[in-house]
Amino acid sequence: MAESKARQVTLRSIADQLGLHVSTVSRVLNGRADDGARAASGDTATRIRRLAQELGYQPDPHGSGLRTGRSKLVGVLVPRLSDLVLAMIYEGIDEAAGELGLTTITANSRDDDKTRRVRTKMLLARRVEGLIFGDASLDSGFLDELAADGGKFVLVNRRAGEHPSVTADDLLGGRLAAEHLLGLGHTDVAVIAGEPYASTGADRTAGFVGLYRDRGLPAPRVVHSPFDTAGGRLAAERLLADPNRPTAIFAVNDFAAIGAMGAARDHGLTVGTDISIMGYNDTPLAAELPVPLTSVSVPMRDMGRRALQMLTRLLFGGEVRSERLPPVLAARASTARSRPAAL
Amino acid sequence: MAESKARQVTLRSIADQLGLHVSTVSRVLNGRADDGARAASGDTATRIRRLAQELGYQPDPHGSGLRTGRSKLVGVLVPRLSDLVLAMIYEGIDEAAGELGLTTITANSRDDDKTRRVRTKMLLARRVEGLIFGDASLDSGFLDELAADGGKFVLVNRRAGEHPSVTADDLLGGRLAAEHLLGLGHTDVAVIAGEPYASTGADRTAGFVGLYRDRGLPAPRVVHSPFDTAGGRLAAERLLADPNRPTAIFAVNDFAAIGAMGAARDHGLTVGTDISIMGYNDTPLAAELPVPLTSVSVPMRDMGRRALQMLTRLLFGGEVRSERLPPVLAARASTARSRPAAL
DNA sequence: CTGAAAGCGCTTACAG
DNA sequence: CTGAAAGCGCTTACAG
Repeated sequence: MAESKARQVTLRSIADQLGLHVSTVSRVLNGRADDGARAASGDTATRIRRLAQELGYQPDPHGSGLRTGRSKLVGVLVPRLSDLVLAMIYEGIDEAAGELGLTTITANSRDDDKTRRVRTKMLLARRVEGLIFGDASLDSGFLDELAADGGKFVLVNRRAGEHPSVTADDLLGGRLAAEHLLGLGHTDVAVIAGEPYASTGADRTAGFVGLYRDRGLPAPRVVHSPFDTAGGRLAAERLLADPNRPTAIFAVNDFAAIGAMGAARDHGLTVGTDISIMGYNDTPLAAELPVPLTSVSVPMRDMGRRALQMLTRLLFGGEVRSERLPPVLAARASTARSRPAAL
Repeated sequence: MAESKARQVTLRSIADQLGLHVSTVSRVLNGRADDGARAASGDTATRIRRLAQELGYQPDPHGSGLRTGRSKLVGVLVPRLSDLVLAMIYEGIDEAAGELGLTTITANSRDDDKTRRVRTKMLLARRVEGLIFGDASLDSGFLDELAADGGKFVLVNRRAGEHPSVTADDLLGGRLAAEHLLGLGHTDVAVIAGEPYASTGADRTAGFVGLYRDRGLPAPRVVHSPFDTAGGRLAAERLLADPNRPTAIFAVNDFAAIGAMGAARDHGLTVGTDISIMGYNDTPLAAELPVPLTSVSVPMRDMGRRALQMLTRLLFGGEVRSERLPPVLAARASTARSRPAAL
């Protein structure tokens, strides 16, 4: 781009200037700096490297890709990049990819199966070497097909079937949330559970509900919703309209929790006093909200990094085992004891 | 990936199966469906297209890219994708790119000049045909150099120098904000202005301050800060520590405004009653916050779309002129009349 | 230690 | 209407 076609620096242009053969130049430039001896005499190697550096030679990926069959491209499918959680995971993926000389291409599926298939096909047409899915659905039909076709991929954030994945331990995270609210004396609680097709929401909810059941307490109410603020607000409206409303709400996502905070306020309730609300993921916003939000912290960037590393192991024919990273509770002002002293 | 190398469908494999020459197959598959007549007999063309469809032929971009010199790749540099504003702009860019058969590659610069240069170099090494910068600095040294080297690019969200850009009219947006607060009777106001190197913050601030000056009012206080929640909170702390604190704060970014809301609460102030706070960009969160945030709405996705379209015009040698999209005020509960009746 | 050849998949004048 | 050739930039056995 910065160079017109005619001026592009190629192995040939370097070879010609040095009176060498392009294969020699290729060997030197591809060999690692230390074992250059294998490729050419020390002197020749030095001259080649110096000129390549001087001219700013960058190998044309079309040429090498065509020849080697390796694109050094990785495809990343997410529900939407404007979901902060996925954006942070993607940053982790891209960071780790860059360190390994890989480039990522991303696409949004909007959690729609048709879109997911079309976008995946586009990524494959680009000859990505492998894929990372951040939008897995518990109904894993598409992934099963892809795996059967020999597709190489790993999942991140959400698990599905037996496909290799890097997730947080959402079951544990749900239990941590339940322990926290129970510790504050909340026995009448509700869960804003997200979309039923996502393992994240399902597992967090199962962990949460499971602990209440284990303690012989009444089962928390569970209501589903989109993973965003508007969805959380609507779900909370339903819960708060009930005269017998819960004293605490666990939303499986910080943004849904923020929506729930808004609904609480509309009902004249002060969050952290009249009602406890907690979220999940501990996005950077949570700690900085006017009423700091209790949440469950998940290593999003690290999940992304690990997913990329797992994919490369898979591509090199190695064995991979799914990873579950531990979540950590982050208690803040939005949750407090169930019955204030004043009552 | 889904196919082992041996099984890859190529022009050759199609040609062989049909007893045709690969050039014939190429001509047919590249010609538009209607003028296939140019490429082969109707019958031949049909047989080729049918088989290609059946085998799921996807042209190898390494082959075509090498031959044509076109990668159909566009590079997008942003400060960080985990900034919702940039994520939404990027979604617009990617959407428009997909419609034109282009693929985007993105990278974070973190507003750091060194990183910006390194990442741009990587994108160029990937042979992107053009670049979109969402991280332009008012000190446009890097962009000037790139343009001098013949680099093809457009800017989005932030302008710099005379480089072609798609931005919102931030000067006007700043004036809209000032008119709104003035209309509510606020004469003692402050601006949380973001980073000084970004035209967005600078122009919004200039528009805002300009209107107050035009009306002969005392100049608003201006304090700089990062574009995130923590930055907004710190900046607001400084403003509110002053016993002579402003009655309204204009933050040039919604996330900074949310941070300011938190600081206000820490000072025992109720937002929308004791103090007015407004943001900018009207991110999806703004309307759903516990105290809905007054903001200035900017067509983020559309900016992205237009930037991509402008870039393609540039690449095809057309003339391009910078675009300024109009912002719209979105008034909500976080801003109210300066002196409540109660005082 | 270096060169020469082959070929990855594609497109595009050119010929017939 | 279709074929044949050339060549984009690269890598990799093979030869000497």
